Amino acid sequence: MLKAIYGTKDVLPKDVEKWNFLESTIKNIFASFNYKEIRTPLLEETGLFSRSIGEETDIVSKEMYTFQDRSETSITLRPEMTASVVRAFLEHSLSSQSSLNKLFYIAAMFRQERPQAGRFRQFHQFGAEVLGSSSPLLDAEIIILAYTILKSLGLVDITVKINSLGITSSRKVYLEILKEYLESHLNELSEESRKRFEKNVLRIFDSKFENDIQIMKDAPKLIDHLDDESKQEFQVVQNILRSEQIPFLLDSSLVRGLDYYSKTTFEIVSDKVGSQSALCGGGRYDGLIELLGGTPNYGVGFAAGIERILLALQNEKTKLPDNSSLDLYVVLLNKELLNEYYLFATALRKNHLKVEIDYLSRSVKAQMREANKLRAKFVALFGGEEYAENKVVLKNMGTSVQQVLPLENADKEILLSVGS
RNA sequence: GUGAGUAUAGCUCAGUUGGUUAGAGUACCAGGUUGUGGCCCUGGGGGUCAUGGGUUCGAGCCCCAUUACUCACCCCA
Repeated sequence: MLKAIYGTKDVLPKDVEKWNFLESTIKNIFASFNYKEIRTPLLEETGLFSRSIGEETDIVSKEMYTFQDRSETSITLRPEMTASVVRAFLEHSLSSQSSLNKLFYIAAMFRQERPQAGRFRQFHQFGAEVLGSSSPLLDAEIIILAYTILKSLGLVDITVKINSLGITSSRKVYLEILKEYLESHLNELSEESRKRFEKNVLRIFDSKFENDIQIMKDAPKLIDHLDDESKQEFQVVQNILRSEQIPFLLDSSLVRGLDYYSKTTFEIVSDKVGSQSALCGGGRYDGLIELLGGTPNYGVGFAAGIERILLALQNEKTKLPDNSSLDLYVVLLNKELLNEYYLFATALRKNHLKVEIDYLSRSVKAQMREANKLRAKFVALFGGEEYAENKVVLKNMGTSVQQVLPLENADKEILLSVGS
């Protein structure tokens, strides 16, 4: 049997409704914060991602869908959106049209990882990128925005974790201090942590080995080595979050995996999605625009995983709105009146009623059962005795009350009844 | 890339120490007196028991391989 590609999923009609609810909620909230939607191609030149995300990161070194097109250009299906948005920002000189650009997206991403709960090879993210300001107000706004959206989608049990990585130069100094400390404990560290020592020292803070945790307890903390500017701005962010009554935890082990982050980083987690607890992650990336060849400028943003949010909602047993009902089901009593039947229903559809009819020549009972299954508010019984008198029967499926209407103004009567 | 687990109807799953024509629930279809839903009742269709080999008189069940999927590690949304 033909199957969807490993790690990709069909979204069937009953689930599309949930996606639509999510997407419209997300768009409404972005609109209220005055963010503008941006859409970029799924495909980019591979170099865009290797330069921005970082050659050494897992995403670039082992997770990208990369191939050569016919002109032997190396093409990659986007594994994340920030690089593409910044590329579009530079390509179209958006900064010269407006000194601040607040952008959002809802889009598919691709990473060639082993799928598991809350992780897919094609997955969907919504997110925001604000380009053009270093104001910590925006760091806070991004967090508030992400939190507000998740809450509005119905999530209850979520936690905001924040950290500051400082500016690149102060972080470099700190990393040397940390390495110096760890070198004296290198033999006691787990093998995994020793690998991290080479690749990404900060990750050792995430280690699950008891011995590592003990060692890291006494390690110098990034937060104590922040440059003054980062320190002060981080306070501003925290103050705003407090006055907005957004609960958060300081988490010094929060090191966003991509190379381009600086200063504020944050994550929103849920323990309802299996081991992949991050629903949302983001932060500031002030060096990225310059890195991609633009004149130096500021950026801050976040990305959230739609599949993970749906999973969390499902596991929190949140009921999503269900609009799958039907205004009217038209039952055909006399099969010889098929043409008239079809025209009758079509006329009602032109009045923007949600109308369904029988296409399968089924018995009246079967049609009624179908109407019930589709949760039709009303059923019109077309044909039969009433038709001979130019009339049609309208039944209210909630109250079971029936009335007989003249055909010539049946559409108006039905509109009145269904509308009420 | 590493590790563990699972595979029987569209879906969720039973299937005894290996023993006749492989079951249930649900979904689907049809009926339960003329042209009326929900609840209920009756009946029906639907399975190469993932695939290929092996052991055996006999395999859904035991063994091996393959494939697919799931979960976890790494990392991330």
